[in-house]
Amino acid sequence: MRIGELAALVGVTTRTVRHYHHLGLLPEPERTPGGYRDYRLRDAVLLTRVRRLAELGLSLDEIRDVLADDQDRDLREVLTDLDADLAHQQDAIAARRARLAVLLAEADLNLDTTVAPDLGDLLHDIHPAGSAFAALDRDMLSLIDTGADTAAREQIMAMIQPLTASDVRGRGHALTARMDAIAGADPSDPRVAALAAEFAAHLPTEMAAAMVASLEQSETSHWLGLMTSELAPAQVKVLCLMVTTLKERACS
Amino acid sequence: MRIGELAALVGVTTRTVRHYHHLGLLPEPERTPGGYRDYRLRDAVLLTRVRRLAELGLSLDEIRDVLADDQDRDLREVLTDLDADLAHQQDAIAARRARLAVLLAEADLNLDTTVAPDLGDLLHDIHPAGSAFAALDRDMLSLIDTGADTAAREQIMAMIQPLTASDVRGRGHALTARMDAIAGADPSDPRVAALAAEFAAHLPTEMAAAMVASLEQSETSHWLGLMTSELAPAQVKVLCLMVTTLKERACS
DNA sequence: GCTTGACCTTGACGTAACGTCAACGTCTCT
DNA sequence: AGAGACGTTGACGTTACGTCAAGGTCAAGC
Repeated sequence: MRIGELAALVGVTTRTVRHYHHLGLLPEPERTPGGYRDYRLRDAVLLTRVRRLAELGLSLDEIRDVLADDQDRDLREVLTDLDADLAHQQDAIAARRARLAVLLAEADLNLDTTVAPDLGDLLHDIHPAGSAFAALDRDMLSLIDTGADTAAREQIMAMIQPLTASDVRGRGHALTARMDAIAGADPSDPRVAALAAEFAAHLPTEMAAAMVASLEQSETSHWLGLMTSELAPAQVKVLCLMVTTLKERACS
Repeated sequence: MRIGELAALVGVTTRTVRHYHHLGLLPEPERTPGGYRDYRLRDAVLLTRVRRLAELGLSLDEIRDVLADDQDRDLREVLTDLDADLAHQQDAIAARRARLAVLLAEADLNLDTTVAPDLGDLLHDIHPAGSAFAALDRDMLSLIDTGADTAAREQIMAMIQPLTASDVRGRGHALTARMDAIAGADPSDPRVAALAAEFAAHLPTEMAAAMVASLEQSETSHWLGLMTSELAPAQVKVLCLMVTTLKERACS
């Protein structure tokens, strides 16, 4: 038998056969005077054996090990491990399909909906379109939504919950617009202090308390640092002043 | 943000980030005077987006396509395809686990048990241990068992079924031994004709008929060629003479 | 004897998604 | 000023083969 015949018999390509020779999974047969590999029936059996293990999902290295020490014990062990691995893969695929199903069920597959649906709606309502500050806020929440652990995420969600009140939403548009406006201003600009005061005044009470509390946590400062690094100095100052006001209010 | 910070934030390695830059999945950010990449929050969002798609199982090429034309329609299509693909993978894994379960349930995991259990037992009974002819027979059946289509396999199984009769088994040992013995003999050796006659005589009637019938089929000659190429000339002649006898018997 | 075509040979590069050096520059801290 | 942490580009390693490239072998037909 020549290599093409063997390959066809077992159902692989000639390249595969040569590859197995190269890896030592299959012994090199005798050669014809012309230099062709000359296979016997036995080689077909050996090749079939390798393929059976490969199709079960063993790597070629594992197959070589198994065939090398030919231990019944070892094989059982490997196959048991393999079964566990396959079970994990099944779970992983099931999870992926579940997430896919959620995505496909949603009407809008817009990629910008990286943030949870309710959160997205909220942001849309609070911030006017085309606002740089709104975009930053959306990015922040988007990242927290996927990057933070579950506990932190829920904490944040709870914190901004009060913003869903309809009367807050209307004021949000105006404040966001003013935040954008002072981006290029000097931190000493009188509008800075004024805006900070308004933010503090209009922030729902529960939310203000939650914010002050969260400032104690180290993880919060991490996210905060991320945010302030993207804001103009005047905008940072607005937030600082607002936080100071909130803290004072909390102490009293 | 520098690259390590970004990577930690999103939960990937710096190598992954650079890889995505290389593939054009993520825009290269501004550089610091020192040559470091300087990321903004927006980059983290973009990277997260890529990772989400990647974790769903899309290839990076597909992700680039999806992000490029940013079509809602296209994404839905891709994800639907992906879901179908994942379903296939699930089926494939389930099938592998099923085969694994069968293997693990069997007491002996001996790799030489490549042939179906009942078939293996049969061979063991018919042929004495250490026989070259027996080994060849075993290899042949092993290959047919895995390589032939279901119809052909069942046909062969049905054909050799009569061999399971206990009185045939005893004679099988003797005949196999004599087949081994004439391996080096000349085709004109008187033992050749004698052995052929005995084979023909002792072959169960139904099996003889089935063999003659199967000789008409083209696929049979293929397997037959494989077998005769491994036998000594004298052994081939035994089989030829036997077949001739069987054919004559069938005609009469 | 010569070509043709099917098959074979070895060697080497390509794939997907990064991991892992190597060799070297930058930043921060002491 | 040196150390250590981090960054830069470049290039090779991984898996299980696919796919040329450049050429040798063999049987068949002219």
